Amino acid sequence: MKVVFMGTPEFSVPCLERLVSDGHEVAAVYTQPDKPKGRGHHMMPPPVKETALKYDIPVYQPQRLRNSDAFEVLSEINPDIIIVVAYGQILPKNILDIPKYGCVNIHASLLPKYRGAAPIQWSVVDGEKVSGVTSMQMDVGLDTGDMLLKAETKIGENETAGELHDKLSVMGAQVMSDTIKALEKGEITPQKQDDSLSNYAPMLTKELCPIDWNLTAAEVHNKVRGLSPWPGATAVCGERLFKIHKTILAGAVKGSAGEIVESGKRLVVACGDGNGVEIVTLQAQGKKAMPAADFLRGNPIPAGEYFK
RNA sequence: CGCGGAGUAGAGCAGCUUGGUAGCUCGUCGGGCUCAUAACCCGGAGGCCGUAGGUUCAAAUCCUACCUCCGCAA
Repeated sequence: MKVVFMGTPEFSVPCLERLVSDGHEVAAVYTQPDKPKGRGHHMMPPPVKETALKYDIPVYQPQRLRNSDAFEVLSEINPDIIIVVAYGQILPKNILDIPKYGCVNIHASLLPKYRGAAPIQWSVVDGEKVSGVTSMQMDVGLDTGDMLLKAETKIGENETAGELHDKLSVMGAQVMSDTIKALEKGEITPQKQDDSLSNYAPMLTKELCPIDWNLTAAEVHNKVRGLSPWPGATAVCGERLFKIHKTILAGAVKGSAGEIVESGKRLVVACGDGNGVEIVTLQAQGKKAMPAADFLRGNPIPAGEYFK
């Protein structure tokens, strides 16, 4: 098949790789423009661009698909299908209508749940037990198109968004590959999404990062997992800001919300429901992430101190 | 040239302001105590103090350049 691929972050890369290894003709790749990123604000190409260049695939990076010559370019290419994986832009209707098989999106949730930009993270933050990948026939809405194929996976009790991301990224490539094959053979019956079951997973913001220790231990734990490795749940102790990377549930403890009830071999903090979380890995500003026990060796915190 | 922090023993840190013997907690090794232990006591090993220059009688410490890592911001 002649295909155009649209995607931007790391998550999209396995899909693009799979298109190539499946033998499809990838006629063009659309991705977000290079942006100043990282320390020093150097211009950094998105991961998908680097992958595309590796295979000598032409790369287009319009600021806005609308207002660009994308429609003309894509009409000229005349692909059989457009695959969209975490591209970061809404496709206008005139583009959606170009390919014979339409535009197919790979979304990292079990639709109709967790439509939007950060489905993986929100699934973990909400303490979901299962997640997955859904392919859909795109329409003009945001992740509202008819569903084609799904694949499910369990979310482990201590699994982080980063770990789930990597898993779903690989699964996504498989679902995409299967979807294309099935579409070619006309074996798929698109299935409408039940809007009443849907919810929205917006982009993460820094306002989400500070941990509210009045929440239950499970909620705190889920938040830490869901925001790991980025942007990272944060907590303040004394004057210092910490990123909390990894926790495990510690069961019932004696102490009020935010109180450090154990500080030695383990670092345990009380939460609002009388249960505690053990902080396994944390990171102080300017330092690398490290096991809590290592941190405490050089930075003793007496039990009874509070995280705010 | 976006702002800022940090490189010292296997790990985490102190020492730098005011140059002059390399320190702490933990781990590790050996020994002791104990019914026993991740507990306690005694002892040992382990360092090019990120790299390269400079100043100095003398540099972990002061100066310059570079490398690496990280936080903010995106």
